[in-house]
Amino acid sequence: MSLPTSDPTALLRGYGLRVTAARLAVLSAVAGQPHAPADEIATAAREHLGALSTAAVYEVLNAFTEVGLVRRIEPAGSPARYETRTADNHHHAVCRQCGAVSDIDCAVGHAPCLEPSNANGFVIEQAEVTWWGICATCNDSTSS
Amino acid sequence: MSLPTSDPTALLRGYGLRVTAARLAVLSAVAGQPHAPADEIATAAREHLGALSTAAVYEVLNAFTEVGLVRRIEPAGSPARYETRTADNHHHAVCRQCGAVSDIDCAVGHAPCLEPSNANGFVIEQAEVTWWGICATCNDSTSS
DNA sequence: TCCAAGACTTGACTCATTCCAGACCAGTGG
DNA sequence: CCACTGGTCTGGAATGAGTCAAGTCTTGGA
Repeated sequence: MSLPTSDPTALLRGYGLRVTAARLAVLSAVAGQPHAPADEIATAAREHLGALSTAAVYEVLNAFTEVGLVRRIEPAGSPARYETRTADNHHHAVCRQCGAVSDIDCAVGHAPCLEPSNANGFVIEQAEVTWWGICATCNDSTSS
Repeated sequence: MSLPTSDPTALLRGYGLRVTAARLAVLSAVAGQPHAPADEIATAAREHLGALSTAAVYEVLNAFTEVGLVRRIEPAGSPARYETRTADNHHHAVCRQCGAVSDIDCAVGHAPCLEPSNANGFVIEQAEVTWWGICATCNDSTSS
């Protein structure tokens, strides 16, 4: 884990962020359920905290994303999701049926074939791969 | 080109779709400006047609997407965009600044490294690659 | 302990997209 | 050529995700 949950306060400070109850709650919510959308994170954080406005959740998540504490993924057709695994360049598989997201390790380190042949003048900074398919759970309940 | 614009009527019929003025207008709008978001397509279609409701544009685009006549792409942070190039599995580069989308041909035919090493039980159907960067235009105006 | 910067609340708002009911029209059968 | 049927379009309202602004509260350095 890249997230030392043992001391989230120090973690926030390390990123130059103020330590508030809201931020700690959101941080542990994101760490606790990776790939959760903002409203689920808000719900989880409220369980720790009692009350927390939706706007604050977005504010906190944006702050975290900006400094690189969490990563934001936005699969087509579903709201933005967040995860704390930011250190490596892994990718995601998304279930067409239930929208579940699963981490997929990059099979080939530096991703050789992710350099486009003709970039049309683009200065490429990052390649993002999304696999679409059916997750194990949905596949079980559908088949047979 | 996979789209014989010479006879769009026959094209629609071939896909089992009814031929209406709205559909012809939307089809030519999408073909005319690839990667345009729905509202630009609506504007372009209205120029041909005089009037066309937004709901109808979405209805038509969904119908087209369903039969595979157009492809829908949804880069994070921007509304859905549509293109008529559906035959090959090309990918897209998205400009972080202006949101422009550019086609990128798949460098390696069958995309060998796009098969995940551990699929976590997922049955993968399709890999989608998005490159994030700065387009030539934005790069020109920013640099120096 | 005090204070300023930054964080949170509330509530309204935007934007893309969908849903609904009813009017309308393309294409089929007579 | 005409009438019918079901798919298509209109207009308007609704939804869901996310943003914004103004005011209040809290954190952390002095």
